[in-house]
Amino acid sequence: MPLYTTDSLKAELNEKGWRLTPQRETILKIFQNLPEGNHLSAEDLFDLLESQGEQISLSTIYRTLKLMARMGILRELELAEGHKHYEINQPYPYHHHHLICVRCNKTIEFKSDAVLKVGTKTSQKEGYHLLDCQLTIHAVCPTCQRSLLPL
Amino acid sequence: MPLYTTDSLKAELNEKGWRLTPQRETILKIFQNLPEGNHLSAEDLFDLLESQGEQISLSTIYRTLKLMARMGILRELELAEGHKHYEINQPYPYHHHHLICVRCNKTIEFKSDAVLKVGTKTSQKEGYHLLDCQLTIHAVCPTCQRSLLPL
DNA sequence: TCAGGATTGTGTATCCTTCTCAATAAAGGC
DNA sequence: GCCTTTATTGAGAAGGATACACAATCCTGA
Ligand SMILES: [Mn+2]
Ligand SMILES: [Mn+2]
Ligand SMILES: [Zn+2]
Ligand SMILES: [Zn+2]
Repeated sequence: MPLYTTDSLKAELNEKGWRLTPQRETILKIFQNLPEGNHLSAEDLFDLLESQGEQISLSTIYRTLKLMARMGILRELELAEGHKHYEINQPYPYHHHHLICVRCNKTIEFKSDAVLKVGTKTSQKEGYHLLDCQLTIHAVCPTCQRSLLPL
Repeated sequence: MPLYTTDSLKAELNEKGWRLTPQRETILKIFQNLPEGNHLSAEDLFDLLESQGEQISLSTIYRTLKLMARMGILRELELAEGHKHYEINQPYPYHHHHLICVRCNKTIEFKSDAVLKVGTKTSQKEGYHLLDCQLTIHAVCPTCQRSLLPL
């Protein structure tokens, strides 16, 4: 999971016969400059771009998010029901995991060298090329434990 | 993450003013008897029940899967694009994780006391009530690394 | 500069999941 | 057991995130 620059992104795309487009470059930059702890859905990204004057179609956004996740540049997260969230995939020691309340979706990030090591070794042992390794803890936060709401 | 019986399921449901129905009991038994390594989607479960002469509506299946996941009885897994898979949520030492090829969805299960410990301690430390803790490794399997297919 | 082919944008299609609501049937008190 | 309350079910319709089709665009390498 290297850190990507415009150049290294172009290089990796071209190597496979693909192309670096302004849209892809823009989207990469958005995620690179996103403060840690922020996670964007496709719509979030669309709105964020619009608010910055950039205009990228939803189709392209969906295609780019999936492409970059498949390349290991972005991580695809299941932080809420019904839609995915994305964040930049950072290497050690910035790599982190998520503790999620299944009721209110409050999310806490935490790091663990031990878990990253397990992920690295397991994929290595099986001959898999590692893209992303994420520990997801589903739980009920203190606030929601007290609430009497159903489910 | 205790092991559930019909009685303990009924007790936990009733405690919250909910009810044990034949449908819920049937679905729990399906997952309890599912061989390790098997994961069912909603449709899989619907078809499996039908093949056994049982008839439970898709609506009820979706509701029950979500309910049991929220209770910590089932684990909700993202093993493929577009739909979720479920399996029984087993405690130590049966608890396990998944290594998934993002190209062909081939899945390998593996165990890790270290990861389970991180999950337990992290949720404890934050005061969260733990439901499920799963390390998901996204990677490319040896076969798909060799293939020249796009993406 | 140019040709070839990957990529984009728009509109449309797909399909997993949730919703609505009348009918049914658990739970608990008697 | 019987009854009341109300959670749950089933059938169909609706919703909504994501994928698709295709003509127009524009990267890339020669
Ligand atoms: Mn994060
Ligand atoms: Mn499994
Ligand atoms: Zn919460
Ligand atoms: Zn594969």
